[in-house]
Amino acid sequence: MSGADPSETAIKAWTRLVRAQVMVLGGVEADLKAAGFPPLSWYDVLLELRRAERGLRPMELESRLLLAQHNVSRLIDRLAVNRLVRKRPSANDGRGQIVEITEAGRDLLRRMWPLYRRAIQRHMGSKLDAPDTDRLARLLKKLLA
Amino acid sequence: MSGADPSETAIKAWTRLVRAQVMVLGGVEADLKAAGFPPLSWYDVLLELRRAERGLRPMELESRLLLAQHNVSRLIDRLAVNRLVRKRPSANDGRGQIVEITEAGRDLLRRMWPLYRRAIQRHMGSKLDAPDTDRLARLLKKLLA
DNA sequence: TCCGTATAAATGCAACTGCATGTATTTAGT
DNA sequence: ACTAAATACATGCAGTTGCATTTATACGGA
Repeated sequence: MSGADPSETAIKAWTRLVRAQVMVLGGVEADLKAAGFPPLSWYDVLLELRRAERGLRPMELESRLLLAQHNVSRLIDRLAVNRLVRKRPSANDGRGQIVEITEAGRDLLRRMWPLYRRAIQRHMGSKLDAPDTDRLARLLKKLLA
Repeated sequence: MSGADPSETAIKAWTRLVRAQVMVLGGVEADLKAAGFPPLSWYDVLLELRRAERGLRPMELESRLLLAQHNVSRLIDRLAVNRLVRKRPSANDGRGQIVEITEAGRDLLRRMWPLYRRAIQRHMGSKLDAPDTDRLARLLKKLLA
């Protein structure tokens, strides 16, 4: 299947992917919000920053999170206002910033994860058995390759 | 797998689903936008309206498209401003509206579909062979059940 | 019939996103 | 070294979304 037109099956898969986005991603987001937590985008940024111990440049976050430049800029702003990250000028590039996670940011990650984990289980894990989950993960990997 | 915590595999599947949302859905949206077409949400509304020949109530669109009430209200407004749909009061419910697709709306659907189809193929169909596409469609169906 | 409650849809306001542009700094060509 | 082009990031503005509230109509019980 690599012709110019998608098969009927591909279209089915497409519509279900769209719906899964609304139901599963939307569901997890809603669970987090209902518990008073910030959106997943905050979590994603903080997680990347915790992984990269040395801090990250905004443009690195941009490519890792597949976000537009201006969105990264403002997302970082919001996180900085809430003292979850800290910005400092880059030593070797006067145009650049280095963004680091703060202790409050680490704490938020720690507090969010148990609920996030449960939300993933509720909206995804509980719908598929282990072999199916594995199959789905593999297929999505191919899709993203 | 129905315990309280998701398996590592479930988490893998989750992160890939998130990424697929950005890459695949984002990719298709971008293709349409690049061709000067309105967002997919417009297409979705028009498609539902064309299927339901008699027109639909906003609340019916709401449940079919899994959108929030206020978003449907404004989405319809925008479509109506562009003469793609028409609103008229419901005969048997004074609170209600009936939304119908116009000829211009049908025309937009016809003009968008070839490109939409190609975008689906590009971002999904071409990444998976026929059996894998079928498997993905089945797994997503389970996920949505 | 009248009244309280539920439902359908719209809307004011704040937050967020996209797009284009602006500002500062680095890099490359001469 | 000097200037043009590229890069990193920020920002003004318009469009979109979420949330709470409002308006209008329908319904159900006394």
